[in-house]
Amino acid sequence: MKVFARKDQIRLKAQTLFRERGYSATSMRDLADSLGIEAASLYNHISSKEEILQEICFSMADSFFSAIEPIVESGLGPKEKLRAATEAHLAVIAANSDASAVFLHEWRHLGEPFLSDFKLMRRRYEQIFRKIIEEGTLKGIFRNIDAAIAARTLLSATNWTYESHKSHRKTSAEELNEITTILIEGIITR
Amino acid sequence: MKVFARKDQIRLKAQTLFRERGYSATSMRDLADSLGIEAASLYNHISSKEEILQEICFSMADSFFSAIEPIVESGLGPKEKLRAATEAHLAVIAANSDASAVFLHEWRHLGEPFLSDFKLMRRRYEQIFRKIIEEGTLKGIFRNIDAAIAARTLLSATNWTYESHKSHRKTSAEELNEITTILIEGIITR
DNA sequence: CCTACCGATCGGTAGG
DNA sequence: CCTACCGATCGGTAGG
Repeated sequence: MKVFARKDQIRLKAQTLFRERGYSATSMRDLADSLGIEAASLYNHISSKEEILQEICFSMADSFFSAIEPIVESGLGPKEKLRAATEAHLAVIAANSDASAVFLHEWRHLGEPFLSDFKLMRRRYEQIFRKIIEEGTLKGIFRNIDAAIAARTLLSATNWTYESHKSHRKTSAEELNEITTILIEGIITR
Repeated sequence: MKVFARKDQIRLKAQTLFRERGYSATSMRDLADSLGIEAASLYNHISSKEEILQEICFSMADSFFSAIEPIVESGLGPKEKLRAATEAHLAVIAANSDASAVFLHEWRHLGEPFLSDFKLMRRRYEQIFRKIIEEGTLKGIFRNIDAAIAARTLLSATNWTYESHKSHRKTSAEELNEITTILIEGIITR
């Protein structure tokens, strides 16, 4: 297990730097410096700069899918299912704020065929939310809205939350709950 | 007026390239190529790469403020005011999709003192939405939510819409209306 | 994990 | 607006 320790350190530092400065503006020398080694030494653990980005993006994709899978397969009704899926999505972001920021903003620097794979994965993920919303709309529980637009709006609304997790402040459970409520029940009182 | 024509062309192309590849991954040679000139020739019209970014970011900030100012000063109630402000925000994005993408994602590449100015401006803008929500909460029209969180959620939820405006498809007025409704009234039917 | 180094490319300038 | 060019830095390799 110790074999991967250094590679994990590299990835953790890379997540932080890619998130702070962006993938393109982070040099391998920046990364090496932050680890206290020479840039050339990084290549004993990784094969390229892009490989790090690939691992961050696709392992986050895995985390997001794993989090909502049991909810999709549950017998919950549309409203409860949408709430649970949104909470699961927010929890993944909260647990991996740096990696989430990279996942959300730096994927476009992936080369092919990874870029196409990534876009496909992302669409499948959005589709899961869309399907839940469609079901709720069909049953008359949700408004008669375009499910694709509602899904993108909902996911986009969650995607600022990694900012609160920088280090100082943690978005609390109540705050995450509030976001979910706003999206599902709206801002106006009932 | 013709004097500024070339500089405007540079900025327009830069908006598109910065949006597609990111600021750091766009070189001055990329920009020059897309205009059919040499990289050195750009410097007859601009003084640095960052100057272009500054102009995009701050002129978009102006557009956003100008759009919601009359709404803030109107005598509308909290619900109508929040709806109008959200619609105005969405309209600015729809009218400037490339520049909006740059405004939203590339501002962190600004150097000081522009970076600090930008962050301050952005906070003031968010505060306007927060104030409207606070007013609605106080009057019991809105849920008893944290206004700062609601404001960020609302704005974040609108910030994917520039993607639809790439060139092929336009987010229709009804779609923008739907997004606003989801946020203010929620997904669930009343 | 380091020293030494590679070709390519970067933002930008001089001078016309 | 171009040619010619600058020093700095880029991702990455060879060889130990």
